Amino acid sequence: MRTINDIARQCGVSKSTVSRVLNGHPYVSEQKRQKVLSAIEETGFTPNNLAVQFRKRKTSAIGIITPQVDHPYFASLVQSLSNACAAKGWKPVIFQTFGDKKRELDVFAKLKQRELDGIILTSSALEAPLLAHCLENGPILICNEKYEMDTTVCSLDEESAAYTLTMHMLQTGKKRLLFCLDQTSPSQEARYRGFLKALAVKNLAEGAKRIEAMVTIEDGIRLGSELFRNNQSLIDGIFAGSDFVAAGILHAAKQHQISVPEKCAVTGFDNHPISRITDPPLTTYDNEIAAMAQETTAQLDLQLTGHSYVPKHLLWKGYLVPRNST
Amino acid sequence: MRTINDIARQCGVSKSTVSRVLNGHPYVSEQKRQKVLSAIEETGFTPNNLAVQFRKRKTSAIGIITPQVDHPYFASLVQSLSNACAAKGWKPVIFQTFGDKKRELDVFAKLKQRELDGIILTSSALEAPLLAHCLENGPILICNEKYEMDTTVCSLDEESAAYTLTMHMLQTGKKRLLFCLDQTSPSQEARYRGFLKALAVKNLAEGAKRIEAMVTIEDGIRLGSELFRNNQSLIDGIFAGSDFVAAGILHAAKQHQISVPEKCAVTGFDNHPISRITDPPLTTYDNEIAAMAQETTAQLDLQLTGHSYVPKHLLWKGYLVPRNST
DNA sequence: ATGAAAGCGCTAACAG
DNA sequence: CTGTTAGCGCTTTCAT
Repeated sequence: MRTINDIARQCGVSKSTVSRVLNGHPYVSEQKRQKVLSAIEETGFTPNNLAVQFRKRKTSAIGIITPQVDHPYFASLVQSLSNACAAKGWKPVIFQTFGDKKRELDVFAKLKQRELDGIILTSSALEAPLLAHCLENGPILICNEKYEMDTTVCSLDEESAAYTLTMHMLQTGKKRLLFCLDQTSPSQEARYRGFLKALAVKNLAEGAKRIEAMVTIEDGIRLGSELFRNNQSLIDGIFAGSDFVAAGILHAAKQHQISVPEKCAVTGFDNHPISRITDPPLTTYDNEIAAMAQETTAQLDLQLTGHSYVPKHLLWKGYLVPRNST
Repeated sequence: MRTINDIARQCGVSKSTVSRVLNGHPYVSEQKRQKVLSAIEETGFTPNNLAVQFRKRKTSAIGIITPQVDHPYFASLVQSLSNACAAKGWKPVIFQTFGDKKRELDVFAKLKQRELDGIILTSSALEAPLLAHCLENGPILICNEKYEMDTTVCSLDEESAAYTLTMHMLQTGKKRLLFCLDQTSPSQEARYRGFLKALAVKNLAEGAKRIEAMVTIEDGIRLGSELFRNNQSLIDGIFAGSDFVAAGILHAAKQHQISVPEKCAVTGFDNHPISRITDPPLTTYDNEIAAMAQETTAQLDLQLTGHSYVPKHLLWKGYLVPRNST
């Protein structure tokens, strides 16, 4: 493999000079610069990035941690984040943890060792104190999940979103609502708080039911089948937590000839395209994921360039998308 | 930051010894090994990976190149591939190109510079000769797309899959079929060949129609609306190319009161969960993505460990999932 | 079994 | 403007 030395020799200059032109330094005579440039061109030389990174202690790589990529919400979030990073000239590197603590810690370790210049965490499997401790490894911002940490956290106002959706169902006269979470997490709990808050307004907080681990279409089908089996479910409204789960529920409803929304209303979350084509079309909630992703990288940029950075807790409000499932 | 020197000094040994225990070498006295180990433990020392990688010219990182992650098919493929890599003890690093040549070339450059030990390419934006040239950078295997290259390529037998699906439609008496591709690529063309082959058997190859750039639910809705607008479409069967596109078409069909499959049959591709809940449920094709992903990494392993490696062209056959849309 | 020494390829003072 | 020098943190001969 060709090195900086080779082309230095070839051009009759020192390797510092080559390094200088490589790094766009001033103070290199135009003549030598051209000579070096053409030698590089001619030989097809590429600097050894591993050496450069090692030397500079810097990679411009940003890690994006996500539970998994094959999940409609995280896929779109990760994509927005990647694009925002690329736009800043960083290299986004996606890491999937599958909820595994060790994998997550491995990524944080990379930050400590400067394999990564920063990390954007969309969701963590670690318990709060441990995560708080990891934050000391370097710039770790949180995008999506709402952790109470001493770092910048950008998240959706899930409480308000859930309140809005729930209130919307309640106003159509529904009284016995079921709330689905995918997994327990601060955001999901915030959502649940919003749900309860709406119920409380109508004095219905007593009857609140919740069910966890609902994430896929299949989960929705399963839940719906169980609920609607005897056509005498006590539930008359379901807060599904994701459009996919809601789509599964709607499917089960149709199979069991439960009319939606008359007999049972259903709301989704995320405003994924699937919500347009369910029968009936799904009432859902649209969040400004792209805006949140962009702001997260903007904040990371501030932190990386180091001027006067202070952690912020930012919240995004989305909007209700009313359709015919309510 | 702590280095290997620090703990060498602390233990009163040379840094070579520390390096040896770090790398699990033999020939280190049990006594010193323990001493070093406990010093590492105590100080929380982690070797600087950038330095290690630089020195060893090896990162154990495998790049996975994909057009984008927010796409049901690629998301699931990437996930399978990631898992398979992780199972081998490698670090899967996902790169999205968004069909951009430069981004793709950037990743190949990382291979040349040993930032990556290998690459798994799911789809390329480069023209064949250029891609062929890139293959010389190091181990680049192809998983999914069917390029005629001098490297291992694992792909689905799209031609046979399309033939099966098409034949299936034809056997129900359909005659005027429309074929949708997402983008032109060898695999997609192979699919189209299978489609034509089936038509030819029935002497219907003349009337074959194809349309490109169909990838999302929305694309499907748009296409369906156009086709069904006057309720007098000449098309009586649609080969949709993906379950999402098919779902959009089915939605449009219902809106325009076109009965499926009577008036127009529709087939999907991928057997994504969404295919279960469309109305009617979607006839689709299930491919063994996970198996293909696993074999790809197994082949990469062979190549990386270097014993007697020869490029192979492997093909996976899936199976028809007949449902009520045909 | 272990230490000394020689780099990996590159950058960054420092001294002209 | 440019070359010399001194490493970055680690691995790996090569002696011992």
